[in-house]
Amino acid sequence: MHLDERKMKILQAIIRNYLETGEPVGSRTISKYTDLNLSSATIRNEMADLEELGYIVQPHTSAGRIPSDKGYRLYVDSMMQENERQVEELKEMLVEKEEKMDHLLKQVAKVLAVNTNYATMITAPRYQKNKLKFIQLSRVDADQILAVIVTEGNVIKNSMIPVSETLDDETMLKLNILLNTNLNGLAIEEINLGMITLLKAQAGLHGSLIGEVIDAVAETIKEDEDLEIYTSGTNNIFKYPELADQKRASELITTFEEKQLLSKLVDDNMEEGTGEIKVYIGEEAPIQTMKDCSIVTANYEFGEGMRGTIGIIGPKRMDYEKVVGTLKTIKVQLDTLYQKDLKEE
Amino acid sequence: MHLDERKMKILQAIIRNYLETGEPVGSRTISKYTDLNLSSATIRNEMADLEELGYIVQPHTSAGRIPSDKGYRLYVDSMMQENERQVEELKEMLVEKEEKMDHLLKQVAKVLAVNTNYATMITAPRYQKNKLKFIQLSRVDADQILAVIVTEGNVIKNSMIPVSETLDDETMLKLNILLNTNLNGLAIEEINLGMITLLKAQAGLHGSLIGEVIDAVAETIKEDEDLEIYTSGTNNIFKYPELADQKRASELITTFEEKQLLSKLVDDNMEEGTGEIKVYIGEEAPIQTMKDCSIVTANYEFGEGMRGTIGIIGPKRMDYEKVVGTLKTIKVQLDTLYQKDLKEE
DNA sequence: TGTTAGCACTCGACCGAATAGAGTGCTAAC
DNA sequence: GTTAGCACTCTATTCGGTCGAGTGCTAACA
Repeated sequence: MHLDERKMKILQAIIRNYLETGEPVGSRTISKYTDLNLSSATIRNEMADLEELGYIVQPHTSAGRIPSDKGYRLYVDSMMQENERQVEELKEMLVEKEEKMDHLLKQVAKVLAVNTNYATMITAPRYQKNKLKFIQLSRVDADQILAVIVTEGNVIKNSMIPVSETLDDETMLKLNILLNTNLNGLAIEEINLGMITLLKAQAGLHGSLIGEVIDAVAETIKEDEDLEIYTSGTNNIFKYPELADQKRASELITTFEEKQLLSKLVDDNMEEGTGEIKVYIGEEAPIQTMKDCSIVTANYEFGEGMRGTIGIIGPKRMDYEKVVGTLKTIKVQLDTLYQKDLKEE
Repeated sequence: MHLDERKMKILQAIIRNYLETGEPVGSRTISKYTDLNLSSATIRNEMADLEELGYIVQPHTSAGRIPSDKGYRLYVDSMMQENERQVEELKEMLVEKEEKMDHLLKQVAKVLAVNTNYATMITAPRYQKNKLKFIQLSRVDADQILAVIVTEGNVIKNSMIPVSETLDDETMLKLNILLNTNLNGLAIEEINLGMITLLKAQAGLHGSLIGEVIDAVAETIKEDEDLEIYTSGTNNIFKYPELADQKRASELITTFEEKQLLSKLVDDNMEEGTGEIKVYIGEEAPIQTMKDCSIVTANYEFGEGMRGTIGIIGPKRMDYEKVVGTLKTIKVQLDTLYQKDLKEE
């Protein structure tokens, strides 16, 4: 069933107004707010209809109306018109490119939080298909060697491996060549048991060491699985009375601190591919504690196969236009950052 | 001026009681609470004295008394008696030793938070005198090399260095030897301009590369200066009504999120050396937003010259005995962890 | 001289009634 | 189909009153 144009306009006006004020909005307000030139009585009739259709609700009998989840949903899906204004500022803020990944991510989270006045999160990019590019074993001490592993996306991992036997330079060189010639270019899943046995055999005496190295490699890469999530602006929730009461605030803060909980958001989003911006409204959210919030997420792609998620969490009366716009900008920004990286090097 | 024994006992009783309940405590309560067998009237007289001396205050005329900062201070300095009970649990929780530093630290913060019901923070150890142990340059691509730097405490740092010239294996080897023989065992401050010039000269054609590497080394080590701080249990502040009102909660949450602010705590503490446990009460805290809190900090030593700070932040009516005890345990635990590390390897 | 019982007093917390005001739904007129 | 008007509902706020915890002071007591 479709709403006629007038109902649409009224619903839109209600939502817009509520986004700003956070207060239930009454018929009189709308009567003046829109350019429809209708009296409050007429609006009241329409509002009764809209309520019956489930787009708005009344907190109590003699209060104005506020949008329901369904109302927000319609708004987000068909009535929003993004504006491209503050996009430029954002770009500038990001231009001071941070060289270290984690700094960059923290920076992004912060810029987003400051810019939108909502809580934000961003995950480090995950390596979907993670090919080995380079392995280097070095003897650091008599009894430990350092394994450095570089993957396709220029992500560097280290691991200290204790060894019982002392290895001479020549052996080290051999091992390095052995590992590099055999493993480079492989994704981690491709390193199977057969290959390992082969390597061990080739390494002769030092077969057990090879095992340890491979374990270290596997572990090192897997380590990313419990992924890093950076958050910022959690205190922003106090700016919205509907979230700021003790129970809710406490729950939300906890959710933000226990970052694992946020990973639901990520998983949910990952399946979708790089796709579009996604909006969860109220109960739609995959995280129970956020049922009074809206969440907007986007995936960004940082080089091939490395994908991360950005999320903005705020009250349901979130400024969807601004948030979606901002998120799109950041996404593009991050997507292109990697390209620039390549050029510079 | 010294308090007589009875006043001491009464003050102690007031504080103990207030720590538990968070409510102002009246004369009648104390009359029953202590084994002094005094009537409430007598207590009242003594309390009037204690108030005049500044150890307790009255929120309003007809309320009981609560300890002032000065009162807490006296309590912490001379009346506390730690108890050694729950120490064992804690040890067990930490025994599952995490191999990765950041995991370990997060874990510690969490264990502390869960155990005490206060907010906690812990900094990664800082390298006071940070000697180079090993440098390794590897060619990863045609146009970039990877520098791996290992310092005395087995802390590993990476840095990608873009290069214009393509270097052959032999040159790489030479450079590695050059760097290692000259720089190993030096603290970063010891690498001065003269030395750099010397190295550059010795490197001949590749002098500029040396410069870049040294820069990378410097940068890499300096990077730690903006130190990592891990926090946990921030939501615990909601358990204490006196901190949980919106204004305060928001401020505190912000402080915890903007971890730089917490670094004041660290700096303040570092000067002191490894010393004792330190307690800030109310206004004593170096962070304005925490003037309604108490903060207990300790330094731990993770191997020689690597020092970090642990802090527990809670309401002024914090269970000082427990906190100090717990903190001591953790501190010892961390101190010894490094020793164990050495043995195992 | 130190301790205690007793009492008047203070002040916040709590409760209920009264009031104001925002907003509705309905009806009747345009 | 639109609107003016009105009775009605419900919340938020305010105000006075009461309750009770706790105090300070005084006078009596050991």
